Amino acid sequence: MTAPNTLFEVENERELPKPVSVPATLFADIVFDRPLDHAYTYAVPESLVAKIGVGKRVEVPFGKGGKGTAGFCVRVTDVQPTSSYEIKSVARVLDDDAIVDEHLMKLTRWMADYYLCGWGQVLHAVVPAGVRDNAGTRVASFVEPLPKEKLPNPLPTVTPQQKAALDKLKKENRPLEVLQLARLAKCTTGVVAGLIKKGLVRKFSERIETPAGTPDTDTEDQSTTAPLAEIVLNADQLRVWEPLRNALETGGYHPFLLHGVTGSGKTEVYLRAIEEVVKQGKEVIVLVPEISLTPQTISRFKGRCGNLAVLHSHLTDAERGGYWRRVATGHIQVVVGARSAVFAPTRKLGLIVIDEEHENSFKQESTPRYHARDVAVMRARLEGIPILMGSATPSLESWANAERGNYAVLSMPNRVASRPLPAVKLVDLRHEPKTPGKHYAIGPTLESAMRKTLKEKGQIILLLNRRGFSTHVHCEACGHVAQCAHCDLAMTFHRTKNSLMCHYCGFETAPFQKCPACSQPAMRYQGLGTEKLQVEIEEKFPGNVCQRMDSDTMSKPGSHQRVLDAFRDGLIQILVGTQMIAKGLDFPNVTLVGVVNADVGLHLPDFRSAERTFQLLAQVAGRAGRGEKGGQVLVQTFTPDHPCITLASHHNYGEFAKLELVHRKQHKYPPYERLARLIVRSEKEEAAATFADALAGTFKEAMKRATTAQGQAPVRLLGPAECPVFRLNNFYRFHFQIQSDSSAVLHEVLRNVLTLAKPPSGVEFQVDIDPYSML
DNA sequence: AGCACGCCGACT
DNA sequence: GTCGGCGTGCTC
Repeated sequence: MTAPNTLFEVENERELPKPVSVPATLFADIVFDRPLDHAYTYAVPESLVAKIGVGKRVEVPFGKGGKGTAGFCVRVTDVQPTSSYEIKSVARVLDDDAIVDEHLMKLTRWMADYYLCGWGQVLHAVVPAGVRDNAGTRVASFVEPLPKEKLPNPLPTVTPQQKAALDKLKKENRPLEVLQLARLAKCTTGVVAGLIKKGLVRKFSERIETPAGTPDTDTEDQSTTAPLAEIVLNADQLRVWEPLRNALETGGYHPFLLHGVTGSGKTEVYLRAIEEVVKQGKEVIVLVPEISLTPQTISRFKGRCGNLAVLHSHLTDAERGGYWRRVATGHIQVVVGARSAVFAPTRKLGLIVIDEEHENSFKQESTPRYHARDVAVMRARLEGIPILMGSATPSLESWANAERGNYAVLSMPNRVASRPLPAVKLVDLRHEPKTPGKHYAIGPTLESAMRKTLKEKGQIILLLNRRGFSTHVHCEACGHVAQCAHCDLAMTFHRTKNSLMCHYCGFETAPFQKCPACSQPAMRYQGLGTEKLQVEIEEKFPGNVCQRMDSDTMSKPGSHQRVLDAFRDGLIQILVGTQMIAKGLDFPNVTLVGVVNADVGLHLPDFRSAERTFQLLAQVAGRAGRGEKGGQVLVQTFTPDHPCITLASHHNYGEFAKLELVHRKQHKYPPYERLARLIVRSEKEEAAATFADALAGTFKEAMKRATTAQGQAPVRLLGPAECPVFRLNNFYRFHFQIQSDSSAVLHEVLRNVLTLAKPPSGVEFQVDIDPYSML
């Protein structure tokens, strides 16, 4: 009899759309960590009216099964939603206090709109896991003595042990944990339980922090560092300090681009600004690239700026949660950290500082694909505060913003103590004499400069932006190239690990003696990485200590510090490394910087490759000549006439920016036009290709529907095309580039595409606004 | 994203 | 004739 019954119910439902029948006076809008574009309204039951609130997490029934799902409350209203659907009720409120305040609410909302993902996804990414699951805290049971008037009458009799415990508790004159009291009174918890039962003490529960959730907050006393007055600003620093101080005094949104050459003392300017803001009783967020979070940098902040939180990548969830709570409760004045520190839950934010503003690591490469610099600028706008972005080689985006008058430029063209920028000499590798039968990475010119430096007791930094030993492994018999099993990429041989590695997906395999394709023992290991360079140096400069610094040797916490300390102490003469050594290092005894191959990365299929090369060269050159001994830079290159190399050798940022901007304008690339990238990927090549082709049609439709603009700013669509790395992690990938000079139009078109296109199963697509990686 | 509902192939 | 494939569409 099930069939007629089912039929009847279905009929019934169709005729009578379910009325809203939840007797509620309060409603809450909830967003989830899912790619959904709107919030869902729930009724707040009477019992939760006092607990609900914007910025708290809740558990609600969601989806077909009505499964309990965690979400963020983003709005509370007493207006009954005018809808025909059934309204479910909030099951639980998960937080006692809002974990996201009004400012962060607005900021994350903007991010969801701008980066085209769910608000709930943004909130999920912004709040650290340790905060969500209350890591580093626990609920503890406390007992406290009751005041006389609350004691039972007549007083119950107590056992001697109970009497002792009660006396102990009274003596402490503060709530004690049940276990604590038992330990102090040398009794069991049963004794305490007896006291509770007899009504002589009050028991209550409270969430407290465990030691794991109590990170250091570096309350170093101020006397350890030089008092403010002793640090005298030079002329450049004073000049930029003036407008900065004005802005800090008056408050309000003031974006500054601090363009100071390497060694011009930008950090001192940051510190001044930070001190000023802390003095006003406000807080500061300092964003630095992950790799710059060195103890060297950190120690400069310590003692100068109140309670400091350093958010580095090796923190546990509990420590991260501890910092979040401390920031939120106003116990920390300065937060230093990478990308995600831009979301620090400060109470009265007074300033945001971004060091190395041009760094690509500020861009997050997973949803939400935000750029911390851009988010920071938006946060500064929303909160009406100054923001200070510093770099020796500003991003062209920021430079263009400065030229348009959106940012005020603060310029520091000179190094401190009138030290000159180091002389940069280009070594043309095409004309460099070769050692017969040998492939040396270090040519005669660089080699003799290194010998001279070592003789004069100077130290050397060598940059090679490639990890591993051999970057290319192929068979001489049949030409087979060792490729990653999951990507279209050549494997790099790592000698220390004795394995072949894919630098993109992490795939690792044993090196082979015989060619896997033709079985001939003819595998050739070619191409230069930092490991091989280190071997060459040890061979050429015996008796000197050469240390390699790249992500292979620096993975353990503290390894960074150890190497840099040893380098400072002169225990290491030659430091070899990837871009990791290019930034921020300040060693006065480094008199020679060598760039082994400036052309690495210059010819990548990416419109930013010239900018990146210029930045890297300019930054690494800045490591030389920071002391009284001066310094020089040698740059080995096959393309000494390429403008980005020539201009970097002349420390000429202005000219480079001018030239590159012309190029960007011609090709309609950022910062002149807005760029988005859409990636279609599938493990089935055919499926990806088919859907990518179909998407081209969807785009046309989406553009037709876009109505935003005054006179319709054009949107250009490039693609579909195979991504430069076609197969990555077993996914075949196609991409589109979408350009427009109107961000609004670009966004509307993409939003339309997102609603119109539904990828078949096994195919997914991702939208990347303002992409940084084009591979 | 998950998850349920729904309509077509190889098994008890 | 049923179990289960994953295509489709919705979630307050």
